[in-house]
Amino acid sequence: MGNRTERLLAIRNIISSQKVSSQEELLDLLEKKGLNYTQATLSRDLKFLKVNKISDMEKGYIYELPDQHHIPGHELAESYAAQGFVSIQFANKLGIIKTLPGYAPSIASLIDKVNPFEIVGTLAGDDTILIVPHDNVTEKDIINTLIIIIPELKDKIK
Amino acid sequence: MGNRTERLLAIRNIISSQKVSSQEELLDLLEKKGLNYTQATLSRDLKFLKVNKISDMEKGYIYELPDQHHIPGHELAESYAAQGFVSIQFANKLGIIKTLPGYAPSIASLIDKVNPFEIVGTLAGDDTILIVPHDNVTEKDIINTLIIIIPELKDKIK
DNA sequence: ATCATTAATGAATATCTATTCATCATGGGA
DNA sequence: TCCCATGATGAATAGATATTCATTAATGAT
Repeated sequence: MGNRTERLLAIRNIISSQKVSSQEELLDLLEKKGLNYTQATLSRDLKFLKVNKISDMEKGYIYELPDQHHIPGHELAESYAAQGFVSIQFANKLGIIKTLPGYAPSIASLIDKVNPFEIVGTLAGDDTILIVPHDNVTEKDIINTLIIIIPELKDKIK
Repeated sequence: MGNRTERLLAIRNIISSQKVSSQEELLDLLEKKGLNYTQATLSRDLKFLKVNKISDMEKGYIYELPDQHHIPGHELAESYAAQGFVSIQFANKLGIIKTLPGYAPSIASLIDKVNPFEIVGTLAGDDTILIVPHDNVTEKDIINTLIIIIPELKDKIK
């Protein structure tokens, strides 16, 4: 099946861009994207994606991607990584990040630690990182994911 | 009256020290402390305390206090604060933190940002912080709370 | 003191989420 | 090719959580 992947990506996409507070609500949003599933499937997906439900002033509780938080030292690693980042380009479905000399391994390991669903794996040299995206993931998806992991990149990319 | 506070503190205490994955489970744990309430009350308490439910490898989902995470720059502020901390002592139900000169305001503001239920408010001079605990909060509770906010203090206190 | 207002709570219930059970499709072995 | 194991899914249901409604206790105003 290739549709499951599409659905999981859509879920991550929706949750990272808006406040969703129930599976029913998310179900509707998916439907608007032409993805029709049941609540049972969604429940499994959210567990698979390790989506958290956090307190929100406005909506009571909302879903949140697991990425950023809960990783000790992430913030410091983040600014370090942002500093070393030079550029990203794509070829043959692969992403290539160029970094300052020596920065590649630490940036790659940061990505690996977060382990976002959109990225199957990374391979780091000294100043180059190869990003292997999940099937059906677009360049835009990868860039969004990187920005979720390292917000400071927002300015440096695009 | 007065018991609600005790219950809220107990909840925070339990959740910060062990993995709890349902209100029923938490209800039992409270009962063991002599606190008998219903699930409805607990649901309200958890919302009030802004307790999150996060993905956990072992137990599926568990409750988590809102403190540490979700506050931008918290980690960096944390190590800075730990560095400036000198000591804490108590008198007349109040806590007095001594800091290196100039550190008091930033440490106090860190506490204020987290806004833990155990602490009603803080008052910072240059090298001294006054901690005003919530009614019925023990010295031990305050210390635990501070350690939750600034884990590095674990070694410096006690 | 009397009355109105508000907060805390439980019981019952509604809403939301996870799981069970059954089905179907797929991809290896033998 | 023929099973058998595995994974994805929906329908139904079990389980968990939030809310509604009613009650009581506390607080304040007149």
